[in-house]
Amino acid sequence: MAQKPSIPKGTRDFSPSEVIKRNYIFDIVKKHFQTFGFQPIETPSFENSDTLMGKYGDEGDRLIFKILNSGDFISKVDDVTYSSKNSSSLTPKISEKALRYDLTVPFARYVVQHQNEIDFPFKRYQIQPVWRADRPQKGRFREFYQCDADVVGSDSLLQEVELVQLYDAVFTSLKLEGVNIKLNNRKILAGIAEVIGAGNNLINFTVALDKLDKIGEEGVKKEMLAKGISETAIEKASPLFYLNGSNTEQLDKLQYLLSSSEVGTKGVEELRFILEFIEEVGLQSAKLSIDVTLARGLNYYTGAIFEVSAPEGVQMGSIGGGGRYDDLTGIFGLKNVSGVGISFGLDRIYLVLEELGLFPKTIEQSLDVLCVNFGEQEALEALRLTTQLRSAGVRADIYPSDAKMQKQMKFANSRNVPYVILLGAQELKDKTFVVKNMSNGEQETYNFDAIDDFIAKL
RNA sequence: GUGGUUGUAGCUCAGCUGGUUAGAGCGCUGGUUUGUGGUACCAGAAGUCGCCGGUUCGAACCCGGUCUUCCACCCCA
Repeated sequence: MAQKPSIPKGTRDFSPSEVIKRNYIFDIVKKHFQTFGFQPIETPSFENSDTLMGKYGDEGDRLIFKILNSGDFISKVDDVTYSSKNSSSLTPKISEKALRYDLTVPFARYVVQHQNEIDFPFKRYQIQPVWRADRPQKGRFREFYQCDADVVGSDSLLQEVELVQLYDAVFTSLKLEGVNIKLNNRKILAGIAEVIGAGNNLINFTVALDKLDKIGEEGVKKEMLAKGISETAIEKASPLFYLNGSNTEQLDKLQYLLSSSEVGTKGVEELRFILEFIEEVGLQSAKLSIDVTLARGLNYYTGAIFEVSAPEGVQMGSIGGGGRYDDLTGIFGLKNVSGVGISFGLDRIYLVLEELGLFPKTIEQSLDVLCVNFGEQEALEALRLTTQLRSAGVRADIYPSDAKMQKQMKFANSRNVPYVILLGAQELKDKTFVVKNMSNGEQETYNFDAIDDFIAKL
């Protein structure tokens, strides 16, 4: 054999059974997106570099896959730039396009570009792959799917409430019980920073706070100190580390803590609204909890922040996230359009469902009936049968050669076919066929003209 | 991007301080059983030991490089 071919780092092939299981998730997500009134759009796999660069921070820029220009691109670079060997000045000259990094920024671009055709508020969903030049790990790939649902053109908190319901609806349908929807608000984080006197260091403050569950209180304090947050400020923030109790209790404590901050108070009010509405309508299987340490996410979030973590006991990063961004389209020149959205991480949800054994057994049945092939004459009759079954919508197939019965049965078995039809010389003579139920081994004989009776039993 | 880790049959993995023809289980193929799979028994096929180079009389094993896997940072779905 020649040297084995391979695929790039962080990418995967999907086998039939994997594709079926992935589609199972896609279908459920899509179904709920639609029942919540979201409309589908798609955008190109690659965008102009200007559209993407600078939208995700320095770290993000590094992770964007750039596409080389076509043609003899290097000859068009001036000598100074070329010999400087400086990537950041050379890259824009040889690459004008880049692969989509997420679905939110292309969506913002879409909204701005099509603003005159869109009826606001616009609820759109989008299920497409994105690419990141990240170092792969478990549940972390260079090509993966995002399933996004966003609403633009409405600043009503009702949207946040509905998005929480949407998360709950999808995970309930997937039988993935006990997921934790964590909720925070950027305004609360800003309020805290303001109250403790670290308002000008908000990003460093929140990034450090986000690590609380990972590196503990001491670790967080150490990092804050290293990032230039004063000791007195950290001292003032200490109550955050001991924020516990029910959601309402936490809110009350926050309200007290943030009473001197206008923005902080606003954040508490917003959270309270969402929690109260959700309490009224109830959730089916998900948990909703306040988590002030939740700071994940891009710097464009301005209001609510969501993150969904897998049920306890499953080692997996977040399986979904989202939030409100008051000014997302602003970066493309359209002011005062507020948006809020959530995302489902298909690939990670897949890993979680697989680990917990939550994929339904039946989805791997890609065939309802297989006819055993006993030779030319018998096969002709079996083909007639198969044709009738197919036109009745039954997924039926006939084994292509009259291989040994054992082999054909084994094939049916490994394909998870629930029924096998036997139509040999004897049956041909009697104008009958035998149906074998592969799960219990029972066999039943039908006349040719009684095929509908068999179909009815499927 | 930083530090570490992994790669041996289709799959999961053994393989001693370097020493003849590199092993197991599962799977696969054939048979026991020419009209019965999922169980059992028997037999068989299948590996330039990730790739390139070096050290050595001799390398799956030691050294360097490279790709890949996973892990911790970073960041994130």
